[in-house]
Amino acid sequence: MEYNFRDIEKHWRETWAKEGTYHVTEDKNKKKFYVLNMFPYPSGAGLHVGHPLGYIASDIYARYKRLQGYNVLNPMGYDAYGLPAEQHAIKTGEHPAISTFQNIDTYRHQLDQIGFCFDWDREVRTCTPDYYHWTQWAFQKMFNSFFCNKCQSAQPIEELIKHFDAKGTDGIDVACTEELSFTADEWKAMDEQAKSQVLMNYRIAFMGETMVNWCPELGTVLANDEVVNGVSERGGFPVEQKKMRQWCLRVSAYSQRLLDGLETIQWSDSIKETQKNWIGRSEGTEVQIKVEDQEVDFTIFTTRADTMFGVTFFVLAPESELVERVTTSEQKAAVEEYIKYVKSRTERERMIDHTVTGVFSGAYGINPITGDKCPIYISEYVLAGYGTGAIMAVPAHDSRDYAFAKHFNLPIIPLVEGADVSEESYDAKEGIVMNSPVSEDKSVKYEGEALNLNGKTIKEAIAETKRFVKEHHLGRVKVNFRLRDAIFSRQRYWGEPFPVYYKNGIPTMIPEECLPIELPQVTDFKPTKTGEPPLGNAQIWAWDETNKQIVDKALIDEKTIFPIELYTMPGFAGSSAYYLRYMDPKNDKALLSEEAAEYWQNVDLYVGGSEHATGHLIYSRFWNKFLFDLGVSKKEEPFQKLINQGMIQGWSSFVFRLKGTNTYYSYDLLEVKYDDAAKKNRYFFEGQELDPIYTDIKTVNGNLLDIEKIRLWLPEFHDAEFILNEQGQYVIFQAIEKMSKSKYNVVNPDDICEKYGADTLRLYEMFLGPIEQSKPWDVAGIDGCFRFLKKAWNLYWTKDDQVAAQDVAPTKENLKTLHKLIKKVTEDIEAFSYNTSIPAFMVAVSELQQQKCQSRETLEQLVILLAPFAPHFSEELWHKLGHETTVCDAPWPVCNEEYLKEDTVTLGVQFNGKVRFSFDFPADATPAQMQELAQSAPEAQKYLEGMQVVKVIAVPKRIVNFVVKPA
RNA sequence: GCCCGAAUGGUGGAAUGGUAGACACGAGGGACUUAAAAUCCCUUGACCAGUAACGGUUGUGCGGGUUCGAGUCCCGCUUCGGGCACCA
Repeated sequence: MEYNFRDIEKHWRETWAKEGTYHVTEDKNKKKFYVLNMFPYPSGAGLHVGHPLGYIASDIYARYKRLQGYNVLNPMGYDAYGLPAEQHAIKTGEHPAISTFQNIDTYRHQLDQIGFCFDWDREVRTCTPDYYHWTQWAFQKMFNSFFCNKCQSAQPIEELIKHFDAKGTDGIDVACTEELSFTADEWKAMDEQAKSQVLMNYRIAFMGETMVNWCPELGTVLANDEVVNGVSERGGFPVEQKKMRQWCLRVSAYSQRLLDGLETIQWSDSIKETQKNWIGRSEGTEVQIKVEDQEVDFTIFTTRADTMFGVTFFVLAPESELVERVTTSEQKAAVEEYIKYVKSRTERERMIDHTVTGVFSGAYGINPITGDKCPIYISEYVLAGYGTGAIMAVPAHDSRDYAFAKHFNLPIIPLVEGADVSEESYDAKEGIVMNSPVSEDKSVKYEGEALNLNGKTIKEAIAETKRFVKEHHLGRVKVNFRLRDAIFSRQRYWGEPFPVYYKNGIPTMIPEECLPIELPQVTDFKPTKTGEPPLGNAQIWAWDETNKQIVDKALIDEKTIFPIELYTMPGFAGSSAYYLRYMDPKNDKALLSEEAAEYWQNVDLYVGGSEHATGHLIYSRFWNKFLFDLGVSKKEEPFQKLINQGMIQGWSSFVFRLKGTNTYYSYDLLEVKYDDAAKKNRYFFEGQELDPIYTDIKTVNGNLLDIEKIRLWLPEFHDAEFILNEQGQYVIFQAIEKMSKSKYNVVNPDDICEKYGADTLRLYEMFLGPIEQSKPWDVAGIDGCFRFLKKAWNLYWTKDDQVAAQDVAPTKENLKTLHKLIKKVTEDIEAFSYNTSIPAFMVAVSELQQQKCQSRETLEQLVILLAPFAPHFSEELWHKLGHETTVCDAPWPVCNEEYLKEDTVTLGVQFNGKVRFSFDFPADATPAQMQELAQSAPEAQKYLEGMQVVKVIAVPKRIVNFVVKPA
């Protein structure tokens, strides 16, 4: 019987949907297993062959776990808020919801073709009110919480207010934007506005005046992970620094927990390393510096406390508020001019251009260790956002300070024995300290004690200085993190609205019972003429406090009716806790029920791209930890195991158009020159330059252009002239790039499903190579997988189309083949090494074919083993073998090692490490027996003749090696 | 600059320190067929020898080392990919 995949797949697709085969409920009699894919953003280009790579891998695992008897949750949904939909709306005037839902329909249709075991009853979409209800709810909880450093967890803000009422800031140790100090009386004397301002300093979701990445082109702020090399991740537009009032999340408060948690989860080392870098913990010392002749002091942060004796100047960040206070009147003009210059530079310019710039403030700081006065400079190489925004400069042992000192001709004092600092600084943390102090009178005494580090190693010196600074109250030991708070507002339309209104300028939460606050309708998706965000276009967008409803903003009276927030939340808001919502997606009373949370706990296996390492995967962990503190989430870490599937790249194809014409030249006729300045190739024909133009992958055959197809593809090619090479062909140029609609290199899975079927697609995507590896899409090998399925199919049918399986006992060979396969496939699935289990199937099938296997038992077990990989195929055969229920609930076969035992094994017999002949040994032979048998074998004699055996190494089931030398 | 990871035939890729190249694609040859598709069989790292049959040498980016034995472990490079980057 023919393997008719079209009918089979259509039939089972419909049957599974009808019978709810993949619907899952909280079954307390079964152990749970939660498999999750990073949900996709539904883009206009539809699903391409890269998307299913991870979905198939996780689907195989989910099916495997179900076959093992687990209750498997494997949901899918859509990250539906995003910039492309908004830009589409601006361009066409069509509401982003329309295009988004259309795209979702396309995705759903495409996903359905591939036979995933998703429970679609649990689908979530981040842009629907029943979903973002809980995004808004979580935001309000963060607003009403602060982070206690001592207990390392979020606490209700009321607790903090109580403390302020009783003791002011005395004795608090909480995460904050800046250290404040006030008494209980001072607190009580504050008006509402002042109190609100103070509390913002402590809330986990807070409104902060911060430096933000402002992208003028997009008209919005961006989070740090959305800025790559100084330009926006989406669109590649320039980004500048700007001070703005923005909603922020105090992610930094969780730095230590985010770091510690990495030890408890099974993620790849590279992702963990990336997150560690991003969190950037550094242990150091803060030291108070007095400014000479002024009532000002400031704090510097250093990880090299041992170098205090080598300080020759101090540097402040240009954005630091100290600059204004410290600058002397003589230097005022120069400093102002410098600040102006710094402000004129974009983030990108600052990143690329590291030339030394700076200005003297006119003031001097006193080094508390040496008593020396050192000039205070202002320079952009010191960042306002890290540490205290002020540093002590030790040019001898820091390359940046060194460059600055050379430029401004400042002294350099070497502090490490043998370090040559005449040409460059010595930055290594190894060596013996000297010149610390240079002479006894160069070390200030505190309570009779002077610091002396001479002769110590750098490590000892750091520890000693820390002790000295702490003991004599010159500063404190401090842990700093690079991780910054997340900017949480965007000046966009297509995002979650904030459930916040402004009561006399004070941000106030809309009552919890009134959530969700739905995104208002607008007709114009651009910012308003007055520069407000797009929500400024919404007319019905004011909060009526008395009637608890949204009303026309014409009614705003600032007494009972107030304006609502115009910002919306960023993309990561909706994607940070979606895995919790899948556990109980229809609950309208809570994010999820206590029972659902208790049952499903957290995600056991998470599959998605590694590009989310510093974005989603940090925010999600932060968000989950916060919900864990509230008791909503039951596990500290959301994703226990993480697999990062590689990207499937596309082959982009180019034709070459002579500038200013509609004439295209074959690639092999051109001269290619590399342009160093532009860092790209340029193409010439007889001195005239040509532009590379993308052409659709469908207009291309191998490396040749199908001129008929390209003419039909786009009007601009309709009357184009194509200059062919001598063979009469048009050769194109191909490059491997990320699949993208604009590059016309997207390969759609639908075409593959149509030609070969979903099961072949599934096998092939897994067969392509290790799941974590990126690779270009290439259909060349897909026939092999298709042939394999056909071969396997034929095992089940006799020549006259009867089911081949009979109730006969499996032969010894059948059992051996089968159990070898069970062992291999089980181990491979556990290790996500699917690309090696598919060859194992191929071998097993051809072995069973040779054995003319007719044993029903053996054939049934093979069907079960194949079920995770080729579900339609297996389901069909399972029913043809006479079963009524789905193959998904069959028991996963267990390997019986007994059947794998061999009577004899063939081993290589080596002399001096070279294999000379093969020999059958009893499989259970000891090394001594192996040696004896090998030595007495007739073939061995010619190698042993006249030789003396020095040593014999016999490795059971591996090898016997004789080390010989002439006797 | 710092931190990871990788490098194996024409191609994708297999190999707990133990006969390198599984499996697949492609290529070549053959069978079946009026023909095509489909299917099946043989060969396929390179070089040499041989061809009735059996062989030899060499070979996992480069240079060393450990070991009876290294694609695998160690040291030093090269190239490519990824992450972080005036983070004090």
